[in-house]
Amino acid sequence: MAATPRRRDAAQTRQLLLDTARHHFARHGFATTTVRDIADGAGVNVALINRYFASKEGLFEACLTSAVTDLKQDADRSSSPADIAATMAHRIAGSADDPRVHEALLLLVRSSGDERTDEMRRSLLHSISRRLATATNPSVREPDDAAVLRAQILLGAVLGTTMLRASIAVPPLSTAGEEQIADALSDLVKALLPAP
Amino acid sequence: MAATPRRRDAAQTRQLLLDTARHHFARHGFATTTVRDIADGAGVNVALINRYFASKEGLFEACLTSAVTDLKQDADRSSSPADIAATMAHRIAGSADDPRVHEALLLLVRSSGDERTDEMRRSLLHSISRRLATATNPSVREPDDAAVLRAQILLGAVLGTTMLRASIAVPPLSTAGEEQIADALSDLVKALLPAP
DNA sequence: GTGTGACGTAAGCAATTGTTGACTTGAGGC
DNA sequence: GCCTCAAGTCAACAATTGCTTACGTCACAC
Repeated sequence: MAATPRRRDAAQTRQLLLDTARHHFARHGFATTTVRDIADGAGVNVALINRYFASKEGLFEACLTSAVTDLKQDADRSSSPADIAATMAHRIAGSADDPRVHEALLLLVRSSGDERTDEMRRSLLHSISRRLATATNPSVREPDDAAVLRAQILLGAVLGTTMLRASIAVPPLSTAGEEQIADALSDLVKALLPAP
Repeated sequence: MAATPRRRDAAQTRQLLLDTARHHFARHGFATTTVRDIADGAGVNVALINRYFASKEGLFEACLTSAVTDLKQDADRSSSPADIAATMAHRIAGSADDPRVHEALLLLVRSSGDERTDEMRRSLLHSISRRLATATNPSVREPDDAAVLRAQILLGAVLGTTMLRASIAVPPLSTAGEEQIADALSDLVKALLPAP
């Protein structure tokens, strides 16, 4: 993960900690992962976590912030039902090269107990669900609660499927390819979002 | 929660611990909840947890076992797509009187890190998804992977929706009624399960 | 009444946790 | 060459964790 030798580069070390932390938090949750796990994983002393991120919660918040900005780009791109399904399937299963793609989703279901990060999560999910509810009908300005609710169930399907696949690892979902998942998601999007 | 005064009844104390533990585990996860939280919530000394359940993990396993047997009854009942959707909606939202109904679902996404409980979870989800895949076509003996995969995505939708509603609490999903959720789930079931 | 055994409590142990302060090391400016 | 300051390490703190051991205490049989 650390291609360059990294001798004394604060920015690079900070980023290394961020990547390692996101990996651990996404995989095992906030309470289960210890700061020593993260530091050891990054090959760095524990004290640097508090130096760069003030606290374990600060590090988690930094991870979540990065995941949120990452996920927001998805919401901006998607337009047609097919695009939406493909984007979601890639988030869930397209992690062959870059684990960050689906770790961002897992971070959304890992809570640190802090109210601030919980609010970040809630705000992002609310914003994405509103955008999803109007994605197939851009002329609609204000989606009604029923449409937003259906979009949120769609989001829940994406998050739940990610957990089943990556965290609990139940086959055949855990070994399925991106295309098979996109196939099912396509039907799901058509069923839950208003027809264009 | 403890209607009777409960003086010195081992079985009742054990059950009280079980109920309190399920509540805490479902709400905050395994690592976050401490044995003292559970004992205090039950109004009982901490040592009783180790006496009755050997360890914190033993208590968690007992909770999960109870949830698994509870959820298996759902799988036996459901038959038509409408029934399936209604049963799922009740699991997600029908917790006005009995919190155990949706706490059972939350327990399924809370891991203790123990391989045995993880396997229980995986086995239950696998079994339910196979049953779901053939629910609308009972004549089919062995469902193919594609059908099981779609049923698992349906399960993921139920689990993810539960988290969004009960754990992250994003409106309007968190305040929606059982009927509205059943309405959306009905479309979802039709889209993911093979037509009869 | 009185013993007896199960039910429950209190106190504390050993390990792990996040965090902090003092210390060491190294790269670059003069 | 040395001085300086940021980058990184080390050791230890206080708090919390799960768990155990020794000790009360209530109900029931006799």
